[in-house]
Amino acid sequence: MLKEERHQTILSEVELHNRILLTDIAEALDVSIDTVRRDVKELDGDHKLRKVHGGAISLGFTTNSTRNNNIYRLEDKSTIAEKALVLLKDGAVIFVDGGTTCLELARLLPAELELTCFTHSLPVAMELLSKPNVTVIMVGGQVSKESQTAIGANAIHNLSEIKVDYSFIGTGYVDSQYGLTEFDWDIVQVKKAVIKCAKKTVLLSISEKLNSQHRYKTCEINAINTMITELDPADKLLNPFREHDIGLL
Amino acid sequence: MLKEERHQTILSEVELHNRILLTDIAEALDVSIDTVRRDVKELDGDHKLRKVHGGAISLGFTTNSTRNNNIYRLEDKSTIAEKALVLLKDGAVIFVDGGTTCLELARLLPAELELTCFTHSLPVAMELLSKPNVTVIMVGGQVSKESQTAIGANAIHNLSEIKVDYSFIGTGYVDSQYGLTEFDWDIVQVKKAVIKCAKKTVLLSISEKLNSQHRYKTCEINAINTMITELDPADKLLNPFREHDIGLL
DNA sequence: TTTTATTTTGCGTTTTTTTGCTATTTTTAG
DNA sequence: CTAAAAATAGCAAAAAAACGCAAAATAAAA
Repeated sequence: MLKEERHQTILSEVELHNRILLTDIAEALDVSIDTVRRDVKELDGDHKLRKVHGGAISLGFTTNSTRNNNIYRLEDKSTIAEKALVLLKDGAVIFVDGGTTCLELARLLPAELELTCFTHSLPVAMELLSKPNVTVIMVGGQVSKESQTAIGANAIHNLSEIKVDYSFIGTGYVDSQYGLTEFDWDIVQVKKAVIKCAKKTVLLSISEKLNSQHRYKTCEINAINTMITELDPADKLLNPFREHDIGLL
Repeated sequence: MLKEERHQTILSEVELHNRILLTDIAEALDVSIDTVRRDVKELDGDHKLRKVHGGAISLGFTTNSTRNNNIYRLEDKSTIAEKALVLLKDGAVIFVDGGTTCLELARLLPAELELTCFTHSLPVAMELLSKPNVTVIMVGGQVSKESQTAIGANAIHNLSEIKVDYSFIGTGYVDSQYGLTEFDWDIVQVKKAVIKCAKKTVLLSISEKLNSQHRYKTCEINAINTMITELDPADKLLNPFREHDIGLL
């Protein structure tokens, strides 16, 4: 077994499971734990993964609260992103918000789809770069450490100068009465600008967030043209939203 | 057995199995291990496969990861980044260019250092987010897939509205006569803007790039205030640069 | 064809890399 | 605080690579 092969195996394991245990890898590859330790150390030195006590974790798998807390609903988020894809046609110009659900949308974009994508999210932009037929435009501004998105006056100003067919956005909280709300004031300001620059706004939200609210309001519920959850559109949980002028997917 | 025949056999074996062991090939072709070693070395030189300790692997085999970026001469690049750190003091406002050398600078920033960092590079921005005392400001624009940096008119315009203490930049090619040059026209335009927005410009470049040039010019060599390579500043290779008004580190 | 020059190949030696083992120190968790 | 797990460092055996050199094969020239 060549060293390069082990490296490749280790990397793909890390990418797949987001984390590995050195002991597991050593057993799977049938080499000593020392060898695996040295391999991982080398890969860490090359910034291919991050070595931690007892194992290694994927670089993309940061200890960021947003990502960590929501990883367990990734299935639902993929479902949502899949549904959103039907709205997209070749040549469309869209904005993709930050957050794991929107990131999932970016991931699931088919390679052949031709799009122009604006985003203020670093992870989304990185993901979109791997799509050969997508033109990626990063909206600049001060980057928030928690959300890994550009926010602030500069970002808002940049958004004011563009117009897109669709904005795909996430939200912290959504309620049929109170609309979309957030914990963070600055995030709200940016989301307002995002909605303003779109002909149509599509909300991607896991059902867990339905009927919850927080301090600062992004917009009323009828500012949203389409809401996509992992639920069946006929689900009774969505009933309160049916009264408003909003499409459900 | 002709040499060309062996080369073909080796290549098809590599393509088929994604990897080969030199010992296996030597036995299969009934030639000495040295011959195989030389064959593989030659094929590696022609970029037909990648030679590794004990064997060779297919070029396509390693391209499965987007993080498989240019980690070439990472040691030297770390050395350069370490040197650059001495220029940085708390409260400084800097711009960090794209490229692996500048990315290494971002990585090596001490956690306690308090900075305001502008960048147009997605990887650099991501890296800077992990620094608790660094304010990160992303310069927006269309994102180039190869360089993973924002370029184009929008990026240049955004750069025209800022002023930083230091710009840390990389370059494709640098020559004491011809100055800094690039292969890509759009990259040159952005780099010009980066230099313009800085009080002082610091060039980070591995010595390999010294005395090389390409099509499009970024700036004259004396537009650079400080040049940092992995070499000792007294190295004779740097002599041609000493004539200009440029600091060496 | 014979001779000469060049390239290729194999072999022995030396050097480097890789790997697993042991002993010791460090980290983690109860 | 203590015990288990993990990391580190040093070491030696084995594998592989690098190097020089001479024999063999091939090509070129007389």
